[in-house]
Amino acid sequence: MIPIRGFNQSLPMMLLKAREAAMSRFRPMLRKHNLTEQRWRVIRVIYEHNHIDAGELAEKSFLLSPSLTRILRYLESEKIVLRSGDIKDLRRSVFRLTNKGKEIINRVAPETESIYSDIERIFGSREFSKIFNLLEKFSCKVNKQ
Amino acid sequence: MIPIRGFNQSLPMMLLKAREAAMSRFRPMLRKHNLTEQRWRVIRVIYEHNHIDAGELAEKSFLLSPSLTRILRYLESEKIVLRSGDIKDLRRSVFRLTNKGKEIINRVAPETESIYSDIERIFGSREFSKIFNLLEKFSCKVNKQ
DNA sequence: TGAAATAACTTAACATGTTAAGTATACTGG
DNA sequence: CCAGTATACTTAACATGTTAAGTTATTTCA
Repeated sequence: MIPIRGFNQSLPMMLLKAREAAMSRFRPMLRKHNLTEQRWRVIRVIYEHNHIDAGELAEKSFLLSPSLTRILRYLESEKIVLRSGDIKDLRRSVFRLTNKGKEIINRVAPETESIYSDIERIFGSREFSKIFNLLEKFSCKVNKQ
Repeated sequence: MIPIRGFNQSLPMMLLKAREAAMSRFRPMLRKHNLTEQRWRVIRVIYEHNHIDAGELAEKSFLLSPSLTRILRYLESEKIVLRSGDIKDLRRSVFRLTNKGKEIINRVAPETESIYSDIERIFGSREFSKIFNLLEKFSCKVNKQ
């Protein structure tokens, strides 16, 4: 009978639980706007960059490119984002928000900020920044070289 | 132009990155054994409990029941787990590991422990337990009442 | 310059996440 | 005892995660 580290001793599981605790507060709100977490990430990143190609978009939104392809197809079909080709490099696509996309930002961003503040208040802002710094360090150190 | 919290200031994103940093070390090894992270979670939990019904299994392995249904269907088809009915309550199914399932535990558990130790060493065990405790607190406090 | 290597996606195939609805069994109050 | 409700899954439908392979455009370098 091999002894196995219980889940309550597993850091990946703790990270999953913590993330789920946070995200479960955002999802119902996003759903009302027909958004998933990932769609919202994509919209936010495009907004922050004004225009951005798919490669950088994948990196900034932490999505793998096959997922991003599908999400962008949806956002295009809903006329939330606009695709245009890069003239210098025909392999690249460049994306920007339509007016509809910008309106979504205006409606949703305040709500996400409000939920975010709730979480910070509930957990305590001192603890909040501690966990933040530790997570940053962890990602840096543990990422494969 | 609404200012939006950048991703580097978003705790859910930091949690995602940290988890990905850790999991990317496990996945290739699991893949060699034809296991996904979730299949391995299910096998571990059944092992720890000897026999367990689907409801408790979902809770302990942090999977939603539709996912668990599919994973159990696969594990049954591979004869890694065995399903039997609960005599007292015909709605319930009870699962246990087959010999093949137990052999997987014997082969895979040492490898996961080794990777886990690497991560703990790389990050530092002092920091490790700090982040652990903070994550625990975070999940408790932030989980919806 | 032109064949070979690279880069930037896209497609494919399978697995899981998420929500809603369905099915069969068990329980509960009148 | 039985109609109504709750429980324990399962199915369905759509979205994303993950790996591998495919397509088209660019670079590199002999």
